[in-house]
Amino acid sequence: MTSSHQIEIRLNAVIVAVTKEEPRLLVVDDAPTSKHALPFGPFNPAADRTLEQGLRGWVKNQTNLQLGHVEQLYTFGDRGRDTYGQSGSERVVSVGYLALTNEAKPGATTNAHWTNWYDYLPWEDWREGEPEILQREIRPRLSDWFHGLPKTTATAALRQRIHLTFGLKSRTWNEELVLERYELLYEAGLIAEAVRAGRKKFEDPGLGKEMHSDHRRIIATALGRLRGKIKYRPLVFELMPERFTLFQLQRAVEALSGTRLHKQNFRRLIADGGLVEETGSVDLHTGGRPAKQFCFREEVLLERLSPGVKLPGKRRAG
Amino acid sequence: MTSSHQIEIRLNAVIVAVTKEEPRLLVVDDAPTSKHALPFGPFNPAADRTLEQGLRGWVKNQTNLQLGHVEQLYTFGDRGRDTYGQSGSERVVSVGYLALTNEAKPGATTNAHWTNWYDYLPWEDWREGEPEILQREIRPRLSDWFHGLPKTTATAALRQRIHLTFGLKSRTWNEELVLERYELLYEAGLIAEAVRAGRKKFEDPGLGKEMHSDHRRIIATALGRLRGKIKYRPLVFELMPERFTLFQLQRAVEALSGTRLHKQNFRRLIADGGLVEETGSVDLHTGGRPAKQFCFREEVLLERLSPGVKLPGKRRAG
DNA sequence: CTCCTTATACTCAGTTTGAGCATTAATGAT
DNA sequence: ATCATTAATGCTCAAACTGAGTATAAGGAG
Repeated sequence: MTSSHQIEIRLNAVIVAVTKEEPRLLVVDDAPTSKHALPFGPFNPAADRTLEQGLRGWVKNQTNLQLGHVEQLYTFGDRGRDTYGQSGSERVVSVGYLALTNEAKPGATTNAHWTNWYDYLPWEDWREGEPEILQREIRPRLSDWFHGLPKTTATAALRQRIHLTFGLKSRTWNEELVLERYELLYEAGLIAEAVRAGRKKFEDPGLGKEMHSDHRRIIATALGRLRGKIKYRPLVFELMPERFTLFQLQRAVEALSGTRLHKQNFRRLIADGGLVEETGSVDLHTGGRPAKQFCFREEVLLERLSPGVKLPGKRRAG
Repeated sequence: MTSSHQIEIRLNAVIVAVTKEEPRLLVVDDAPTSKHALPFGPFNPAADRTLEQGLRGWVKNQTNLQLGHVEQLYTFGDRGRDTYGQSGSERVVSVGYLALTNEAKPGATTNAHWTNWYDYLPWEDWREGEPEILQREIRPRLSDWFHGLPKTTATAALRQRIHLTFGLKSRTWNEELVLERYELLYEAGLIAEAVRAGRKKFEDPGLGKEMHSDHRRIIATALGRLRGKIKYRPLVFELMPERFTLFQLQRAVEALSGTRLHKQNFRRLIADGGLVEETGSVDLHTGGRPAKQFCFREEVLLERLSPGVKLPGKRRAG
């Protein structure tokens, strides 16, 4: 019953920022595979009092980032998820974390750098309308896969699952279903990482940019969680500069949600919600009428139970 | 960098059922302390391909329960959370799971038995109006604690936190904040378990029924998650018998949410939502007009993105 | 048959949304 | 200076959704 095998616990961090209206992600280069990987550190039971402290510890050492909100995402322990450097009975269990920051300068000690989140999950960015890759690649290849499967009782359910998660029928894209979509593509063998699980034809480049191990699954988990959570927690503000215009805020939310929003309604929601307060200053570099600058209104945390940025009616296309 | 210390991973399960309009929880007796504990099993890296399979494995062996929905809750790794049988550098990390079932008969192999969820968190049950313990114990003791603290800049925030999570001011009880309330009571030393962390006066029985280790925190996590999730996932149905009346369904939702709902609106929400379909049969034992029996409409999973039971306007008192 | 009880149906006002039109205040070209 | 251009900001309105009732139906007990 006491199975204290050789288990190593790693703390993976999905460190997110939003810079220039783009959601950014801190990655490191995995030397042996030359793929991008999430930064991680070991959990050191002797030194770290809690898991989160362990995480904050190595992030502080390896980067000089000031982390804001940190939240545990999920613990990944599948066998085979880490195929490299795994010897004998050793098993790596990774605890994934989502961490927000607003400073886009990693420390000098690492080979970490910022990349665009949507490089890895290009089908998730609908800000310029439906991503081309969906029409050109995903739909047909998912369709091929689906029709190549033997017909079983689960076929109808799978069809609907495809339609729901990818919004094929109802025309309603649910931006929160990031993980569900990733998993579907993985099952269909359209994700390069799936080759290790034998689900993919060898040599197929797959969709989106490959990452080390199952790290793309972890960022899918993170994006899905973040997209859900900004609606009821004021997380966006951790990604914003001290003062910002409402439109800049909207752009940040759009960057995360991957959708375009109705400007006037967004403004109404934010203003009425008491999430921000005017600073008195204005931003003159708008190209039009100057925009008032706001800052996050801390007090809202004390007033409301779930002060988040509800997404007002999404707009169609660019 | 390779810190493969002695780490043991345990898989804890919060196994939930709803029986006779009460939310039930499967617990075992922890022999040395004679406290209730969550059942758990070891994660065996050699045998278990995934964490969830490990969990399902030992649950199947130890009980003969048929688990429905299983979801990972959180990974707990604080030092000191397991004060018993912890020798030297060994560290226990627990991955908590929520599992739903509808059969209330644990197997013969264990000392597991079902208890009422609210024994451990009595302040969470508002079905008969505001729980007495809130007025009689919690408010005054929280107040004493708060006023006994040194005044700092964080004082106002703490005050608001108390008011928000316990709905003291706004009269709005948010049933999802289970963990937040537990943590607040813990910090205030009103939870018996807190004695181990030195936050509590020795001999103080604390509020609610004590559990082993930090298991009460885990069930608080589970209840909070479940209360949130039933609103957008059809989880309640896993806790229901095959066929049920709308009122029985309402009672189950009320048992979980700990609130009373407006009957007519609940019915409207469920019916309009296409979550159920008539079976044609009726339940004659209602004490009044017979009630139509319904069953879960599986197809809704294929039609809607987040088919859950939104809670319609909560009713006041009994 | 009448009363009691619960199920089920329908109503209605207040609020929240989705969407678009209108107005304001800068900038740069003429 | 004047005007066209560009955003920011303000306002309106109908449709959808909610909270909270009132009304009716269909059993059982007496």
